[in-house]
Amino acid sequence: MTNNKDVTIYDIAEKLNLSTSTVSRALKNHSSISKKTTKKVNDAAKEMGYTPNTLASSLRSNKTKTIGVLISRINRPFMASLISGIEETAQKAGYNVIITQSHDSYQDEVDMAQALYNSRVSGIICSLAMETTKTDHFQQFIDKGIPLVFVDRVPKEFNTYRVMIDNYSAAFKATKHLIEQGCTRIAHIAGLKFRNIYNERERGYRDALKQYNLEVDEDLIVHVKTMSYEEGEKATNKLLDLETPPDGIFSSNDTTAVAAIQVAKNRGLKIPEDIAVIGFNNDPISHIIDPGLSTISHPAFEMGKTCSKKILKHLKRSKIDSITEITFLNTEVIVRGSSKRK
Amino acid sequence: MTNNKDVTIYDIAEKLNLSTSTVSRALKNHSSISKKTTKKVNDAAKEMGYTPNTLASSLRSNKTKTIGVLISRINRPFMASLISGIEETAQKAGYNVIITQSHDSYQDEVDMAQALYNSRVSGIICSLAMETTKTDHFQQFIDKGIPLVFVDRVPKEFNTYRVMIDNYSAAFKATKHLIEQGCTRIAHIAGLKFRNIYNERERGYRDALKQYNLEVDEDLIVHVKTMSYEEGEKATNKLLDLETPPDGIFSSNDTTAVAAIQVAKNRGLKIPEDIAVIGFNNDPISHIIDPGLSTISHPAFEMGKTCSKKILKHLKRSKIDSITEITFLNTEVIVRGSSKRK
DNA sequence: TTGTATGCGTTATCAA
DNA sequence: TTGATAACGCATACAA
Repeated sequence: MTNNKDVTIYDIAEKLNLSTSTVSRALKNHSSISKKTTKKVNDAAKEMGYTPNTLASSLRSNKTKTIGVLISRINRPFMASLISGIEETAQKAGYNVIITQSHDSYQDEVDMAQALYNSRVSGIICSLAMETTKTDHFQQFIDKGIPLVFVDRVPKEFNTYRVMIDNYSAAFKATKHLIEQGCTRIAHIAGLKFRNIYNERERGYRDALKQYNLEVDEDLIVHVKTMSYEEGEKATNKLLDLETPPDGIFSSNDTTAVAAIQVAKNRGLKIPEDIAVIGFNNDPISHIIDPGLSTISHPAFEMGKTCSKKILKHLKRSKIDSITEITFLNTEVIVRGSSKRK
Repeated sequence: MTNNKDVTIYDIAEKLNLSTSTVSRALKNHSSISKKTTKKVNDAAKEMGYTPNTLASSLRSNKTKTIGVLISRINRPFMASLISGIEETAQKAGYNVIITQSHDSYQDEVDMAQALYNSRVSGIICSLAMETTKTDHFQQFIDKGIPLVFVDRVPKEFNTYRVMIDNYSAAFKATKHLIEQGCTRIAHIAGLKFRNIYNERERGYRDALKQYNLEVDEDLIVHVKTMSYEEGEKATNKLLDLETPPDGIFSSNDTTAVAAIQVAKNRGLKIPEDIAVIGFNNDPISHIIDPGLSTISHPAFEMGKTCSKKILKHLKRSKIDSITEITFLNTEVIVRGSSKRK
């Protein structure tokens, strides 16, 4: 087993009778080094199979060129696209991305935040765990001047970057769309209230009804915990069992919306004639199900790019000051068969 | 803006009138340090807000506790689950995971492999880019004794760990299943031949037909480039336009299989009576489409876990020797409505 | 059980 | 334009 020692700048310096400082500078094409020497060094480096040791460089320069990511779970369409966007932008700028998962556990989130801090990441991007209500574990990044970006599931109060969509107006638009299609009894499959994004969506739904002079019937609002397919089925059955069932459903994610469609179809209802459905997220399933699911676009990839950009931009500044900046990305109503009556 | 200097073991040592070596040992609960000192040090560390500098530790000990991952794209269901499995196992063992994407480009793959090498990752997990045919850029890991695991899209020849499924027998099973349901003219929507996994699937399909004395009709085999929904539609239309159209389709992934179902339904065919369909991967869409898509389970999460385990196990050994080890994970036929005739 | 001294590979400071 | 030297924070061989 060949277990070669790495070639270092010291080896190059020795071979060329130069100092390590000259070699170090030459390798980064520093302007103070002559073209000739620079070329000589780079040639030797290539020939000798030199590979820079990022670790040593980071330790010395106190810059890691690494962005830490802390999310609930990778294997969700939204998260996967988010990371993809983060990574692509970071990669182009020569940054690495370290991924960690909280599995929606508060303790895991605390531990991972610490691990990322210990790795001396240059910046951190986080979407909060379901369980999380306190955010003390992020204070250390602020104290150290490390840019912190919360995305999608963001805390209400925190002086830092936040990248999100306007859940309130997106929900408003979705509900309004159903109203415009002629729905008069619109139900809402809602997420947990203590999570901001779901609360905002519910608020948008309620306000849209009010604005169009439709009654807000509490029986038509069903809260579900994890927004899973099974919970969607249950919620829908509950709604359709009502004495006066709804003629439209606005669901807080696509998974439950798809469940609603399936349940309704199985009960012999016609979509969208008997009941129109609109979801949220624009997951891949939404255009595969029959009829196609109307939904709200959720620009995950774009959000990821934005997060990385915020961090990269912050790192370029010399002046460091406390920052509170909320970026809202646009969403739009995507109309497909499940709600298109006119 | 508070931009505190980090607390180091030197600060702790000074405060407690100890040497840095004692502090260093105490912090890792080294057995040679007295309980009393250990406690004193740890208490002081907590009080002073000490956080270990992973960078310095890694540089000194030449161990990074980091696993590098190099895949085509994160935002694919299979890849997202794979990474999730990798990360979960690594996280439990105190390892970080750095993710990089090749975007199926050879050049990106080479660059990212180099970046991971420069970061001195402890191990690397890779699923090859579509474009990749040479694998020289991975030799450096072998030379250095860094464990390398190829997963799913693996090179044919390379003395290292490989984690994959037996694509041949999975395809054989899928085809056999259609035959058992009474199909006699079975088509295959196939991937590009030069990619091993698709070639193996095609081979399994052909051998199954032969074994059951069914003719292999080249007209029934359609090769598509990227296995996208659109390509699946085209391929299906082509097949259904044949003079004697197929009564069954085995598709090399779920996306094209779903496309096949939709096209067939739109042309007024009944599934599975007129034409039975089976896919590959068990993507989430497969149980949402109507009828449910029969498919082959592809244990992505499990594969990810296996990859991490291989690396962690390798790193625990003292004896380092060249390793060639191929691990096949089990797949099974998942029967849903799209193929269940009996 | 604790301390001394040194080095990991690089970059920054200062001087030449 | 180049060089000598120290420093980044930690871990380890060796000595006490």
